[in-house]
Amino acid sequence: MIKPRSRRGGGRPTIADVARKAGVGAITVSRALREPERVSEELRRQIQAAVDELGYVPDPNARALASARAEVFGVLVPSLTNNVFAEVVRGIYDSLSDSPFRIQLGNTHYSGLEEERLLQVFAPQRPAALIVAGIDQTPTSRKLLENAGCPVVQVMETGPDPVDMMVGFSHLDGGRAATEHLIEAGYRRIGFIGARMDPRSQRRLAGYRAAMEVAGLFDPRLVTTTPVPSSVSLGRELFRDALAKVPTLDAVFCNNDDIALGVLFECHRASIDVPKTIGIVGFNDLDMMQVAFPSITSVRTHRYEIGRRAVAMALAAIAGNRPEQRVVDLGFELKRRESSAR
Amino acid sequence: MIKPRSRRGGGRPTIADVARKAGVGAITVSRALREPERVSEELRRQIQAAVDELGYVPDPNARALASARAEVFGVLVPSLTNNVFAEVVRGIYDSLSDSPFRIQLGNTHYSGLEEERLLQVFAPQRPAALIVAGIDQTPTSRKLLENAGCPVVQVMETGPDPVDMMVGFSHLDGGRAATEHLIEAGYRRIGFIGARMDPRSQRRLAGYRAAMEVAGLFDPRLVTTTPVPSSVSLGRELFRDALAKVPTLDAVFCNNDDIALGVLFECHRASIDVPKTIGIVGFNDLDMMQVAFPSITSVRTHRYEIGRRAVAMALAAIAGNRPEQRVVDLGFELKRRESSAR
DNA sequence: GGCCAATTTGGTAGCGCTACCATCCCGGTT
DNA sequence: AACCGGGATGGTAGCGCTACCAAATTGGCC
Repeated sequence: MIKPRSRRGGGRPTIADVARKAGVGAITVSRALREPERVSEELRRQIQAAVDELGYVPDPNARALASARAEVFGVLVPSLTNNVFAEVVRGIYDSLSDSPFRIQLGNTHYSGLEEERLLQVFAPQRPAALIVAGIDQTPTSRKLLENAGCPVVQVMETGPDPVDMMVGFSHLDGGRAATEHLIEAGYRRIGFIGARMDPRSQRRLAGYRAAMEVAGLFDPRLVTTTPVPSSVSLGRELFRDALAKVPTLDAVFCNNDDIALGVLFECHRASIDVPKTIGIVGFNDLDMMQVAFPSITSVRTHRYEIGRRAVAMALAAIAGNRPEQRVVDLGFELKRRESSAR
Repeated sequence: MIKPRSRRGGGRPTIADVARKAGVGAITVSRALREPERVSEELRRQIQAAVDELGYVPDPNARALASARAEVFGVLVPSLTNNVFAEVVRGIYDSLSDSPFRIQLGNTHYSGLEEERLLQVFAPQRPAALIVAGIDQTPTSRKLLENAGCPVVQVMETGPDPVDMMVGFSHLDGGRAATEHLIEAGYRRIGFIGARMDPRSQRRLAGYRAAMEVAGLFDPRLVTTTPVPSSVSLGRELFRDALAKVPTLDAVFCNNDDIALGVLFECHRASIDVPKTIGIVGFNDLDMMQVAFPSITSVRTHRYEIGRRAVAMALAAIAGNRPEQRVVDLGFELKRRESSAR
């Protein structure tokens, strides 16, 4: 006689228990749960009753193994604490909370190699979809994404050559718009201050440079950057460096809002008038930008919406109707405020 | 003749392929990967060679099914965008990045019911450990945690009755320390401004109240709270409300740093002198607090360290040596700065 | 030299679920 | 009345891995 295995801890009910109780075959229970329309009204009710009574919950691991596909979205972002990505992730979570899909979140720490490593960890799980930040994957990562056999959405940026789908906006255009705004406002010695300088920051810088060159105002000494991770305190330091380098500086376009806030605080501390003596423009438009005194002009980006849209596109692709528009540009919005109103 | 099934997409190599190539049994490969010390040096090398050559990666789903235990940490936090929890989560991710454990992150949106729901989704995965924020689980959630059959760490707070383990600090003491500091600095009409008012905020408020009562300064009209989610702009509004209610207000202890920043900006805008006319103390000590002008006094909390410690404790428990100290208080540190130096 | 314990290796039998195919039943045709 | 097609249901055979136990090998000791 074979004694029942009791390896499993709490002895949770299995699909066989439900089938027995409902007086049907196990496969019918499986179908009733996944494709209810293929099971008769009556059996469906019986099965549901058995499920409720036993408190049956399908084992996602067994499901994944048998169907060679896990109900998991793999999500890769460069940072968990950067508010920008936190918002994207929040959008993804909110969009997926009512679905059967779980989320596997990975933190690449802005490293292409780490991204590769994580992709190698994610792939064996056969995720239902992959969402990755940025468009600058290493060749290896790109190959992993192409061979993942599931919908892939690159988020935060748009570009010419999607692995599969894209949702984002043009950082170059954003940087250009911010700079043009400062030029129009009458500033001339406009600096660029940037920390971290990941690919997106690089493109904002390129937008800045393009605008400055068109206006005949570009001067390499106006650019102050560092690979060090961004923070408010770093913004303050970089601004002091920039000012020491170019005392005639009359405005700064900052890489992001943290840097901009650091600049603002340093101006307060040094009694520099904003926007008269120094104009400030940030990037991303965090909530605090409109509250700051003076309020800070910033390029509003639609992070939460990017997350939601990415999920919507992936879900559509999973359901078989791939969106006709594979690259979605959600744009940005320049919020003009006191800090750049000369 | 049985034709080979080809359900699986890319036909990734399985443990059987590795075993065949290395000329050993499948189970030996499994052991070589999980408990190398139990396999002879020679076979280990052969197996490793086969693994490398084939690019074999174990299927986590099959593994979880066979061993009735997934290499997953379930993590539940009330918010993904609140910097405080983002830091905890970052600590967790960093501590787990070199381990085989994956992370299943859930966002409870500060809702006990949502926490229950997520726990019900997590439990069937048989996670290796669970990390949950806070100590105020619903009875149902508590039961789910107790029956999870894995180490459980409650983080962010300490309390008398851990489900299993705890890492955090006393929000009540933090609130008290902040308030006592303001009293010592000479402030008398000290307000409390709080948004969201989750259980941790409630306890900070209790600490505030205790300190005020001891000093004979408590007045319910000094307390301004709202269940609305916290933000810098909300801080500004609440401060205006508080000031309208109590024009003689001479200091505020804020629920968190976002609120404190909103207060500071409103003071700038209304030309209220900080710290002469109004003293400000925040909570958490975000990076920007020391950069703000004037710099803002805040209660520094060790969020990142909480995440790391929680993982360390869970890992130890998984390895069989449960820490002797089940409740770890990481404390806090009052950072005295310009905003409260009368 | 023989015996026993410890160590190393392997075979078998599932873990809980679903893909694939077979079966059954029904009403509509010829 | 025999036949057929289509929808509902079920049986079988794994998915890739590991727990359990058995077998083989080694080494130490009397």
